[in-house]
Amino acid sequence: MNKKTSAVVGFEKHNHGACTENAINSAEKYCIKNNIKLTPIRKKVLELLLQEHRALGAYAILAMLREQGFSNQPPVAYRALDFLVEHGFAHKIEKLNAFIACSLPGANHSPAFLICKKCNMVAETQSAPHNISFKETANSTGFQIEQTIIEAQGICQSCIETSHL
Amino acid sequence: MNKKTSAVVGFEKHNHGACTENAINSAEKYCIKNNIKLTPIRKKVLELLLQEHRALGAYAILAMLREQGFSNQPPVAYRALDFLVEHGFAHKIEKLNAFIACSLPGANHSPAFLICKKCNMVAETQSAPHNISFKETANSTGFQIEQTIIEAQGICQSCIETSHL
DNA sequence: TTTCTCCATGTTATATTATTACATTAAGTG
DNA sequence: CACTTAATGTAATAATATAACATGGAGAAA
Repeated sequence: MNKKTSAVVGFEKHNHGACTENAINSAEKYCIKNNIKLTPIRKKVLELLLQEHRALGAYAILAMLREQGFSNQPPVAYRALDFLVEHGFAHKIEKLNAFIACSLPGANHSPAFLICKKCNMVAETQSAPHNISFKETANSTGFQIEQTIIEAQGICQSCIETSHL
Repeated sequence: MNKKTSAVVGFEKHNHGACTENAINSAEKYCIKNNIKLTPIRKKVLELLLQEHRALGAYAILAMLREQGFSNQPPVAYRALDFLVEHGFAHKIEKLNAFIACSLPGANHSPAFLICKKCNMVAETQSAPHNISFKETANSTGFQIEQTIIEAQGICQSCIETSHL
């Protein structure tokens, strides 16, 4: 699908239709295999995240759910998002208080994100390699890391180019 | 002051009084040198953060300011915090939506934090070494990083030990 | 000194994000 | 079928953050 195989996913152009379908299919398989339930609400939220292909706030999702006839009380969105995040189908971008579909599903990952301040695009990358030294530092103090959040803010290539016009 | 020189600051015991005084003094010097103003509100917020020596929400700070006779409208706290963060005297912990005094002031740093889920203590460490590979990955896609947030959640040594009792 | 300008602060209102609590429904199990 | 558990519906509210505009005060320029 992508023109090149990159360690970073998010700024290239995709065939979103196929992309989304694919991701939903594998999520469904994963859920069956692991005996967890991708209920209609959860599936719809995942679809929305995949289709939008950007970080969405819970209330933006809620509004979309409403359009599709779902209940639109906040817990509806937050519960679905909690589920998706818990099982690795989506990630929360802490800096934005927003959520994005996982771009590297299945990967045994500790993701890192690149957030463009101009266009708000979020790209997901693998953080594993550099994490090691951080974990070592932490472990040397007896701290047991369970999860690491890595988010970089800056300007994406496309916005840099645009600003040069 | 500390028994050992560590790359991680935050979980050891300190002489907070001296610690705070010291930090305030150097912040004052820094501000004079750089022609920025550590006004009474800003100074008080920095003192509070240093004294508490943990991450505080803006509204917790606001309540403390009120006790000290300052106005207690949200912007009062947020403005002071913005100032302190902008100039490196404090950091925002995104995961907690809370703020903490910088433990390694002056350091030309890109900090990383260890957040204990049990006791909520936050330790600050230097992230520079491992950041390099992340920056390289980002740069290879043309993304220009301006700031990187690194926050690890887990259990600190003291809480691990306590849980074994 | 007076005026001007800039920055900081005061204040009101409101926006945005997130959770608690409890009722109801649905699905799977013995 | 009765029971248990997980998921959803719903109302209320908590927690975090910002917008907008008024006021004040310190230092520079006239």
